[in-house]
Amino acid sequence: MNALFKALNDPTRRAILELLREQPRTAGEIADHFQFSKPTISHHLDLLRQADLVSSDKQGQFVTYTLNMTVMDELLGWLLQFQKS
Amino acid sequence: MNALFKALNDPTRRAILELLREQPRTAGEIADHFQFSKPTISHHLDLLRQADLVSSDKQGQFVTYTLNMTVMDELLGWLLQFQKS
DNA sequence: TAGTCATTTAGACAAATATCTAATTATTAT
DNA sequence: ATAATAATTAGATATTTGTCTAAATGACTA
Repeated sequence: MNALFKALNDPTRRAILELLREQPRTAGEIADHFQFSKPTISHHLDLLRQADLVSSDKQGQFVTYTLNMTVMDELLGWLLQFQKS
Repeated sequence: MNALFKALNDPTRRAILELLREQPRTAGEIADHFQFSKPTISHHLDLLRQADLVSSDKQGQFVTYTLNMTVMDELLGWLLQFQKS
């Protein structure tokens, strides 16, 4: 839960998630959407992976990142606990 | 949205929200549930208020904090955008 | 076997964060 | 008035975070 909220607490990382909502992409493709350096984006991707928000798959030199929704469901559950009973 | 995720990115603040889910409480009552100093809790409450997750109401010397769910709905909306269409 | 490309790792640094103690403000009670 | 109580503000400090450049790793290509 900590890693999840930590990962979501950054606008760039949230933008990456929204990018991946459309389709999986390689690290380089993702980096091209932002003005930060590739190592910076790589670091963001690492945090997203630690939170299990994305999964990565290496094919040759390319690493493809895919959105992983299951952990979002956990957040959803946490959230619903606050709904008026 | 930034203030919201920032406020949620701390286990103490999330615990405060869960406390307030039961009922509104004064700053002192909230502080009694944790091992941190009162100024520290006061600061956490300030961040929760900035995110509009709680509202505060001063009655004499006491300040009562109340959970405010409407902004959670915003988070819910953001979350649902990721659900498989 | 070089050379190039995709990505990550390492290390540095400024900015943000969580915490504390001490001081301040505002209110109530003696 | 004075003292006591509730809460916040101020200021300090150690830790975490986001970013960068330079270097390293691993894979393809000529």
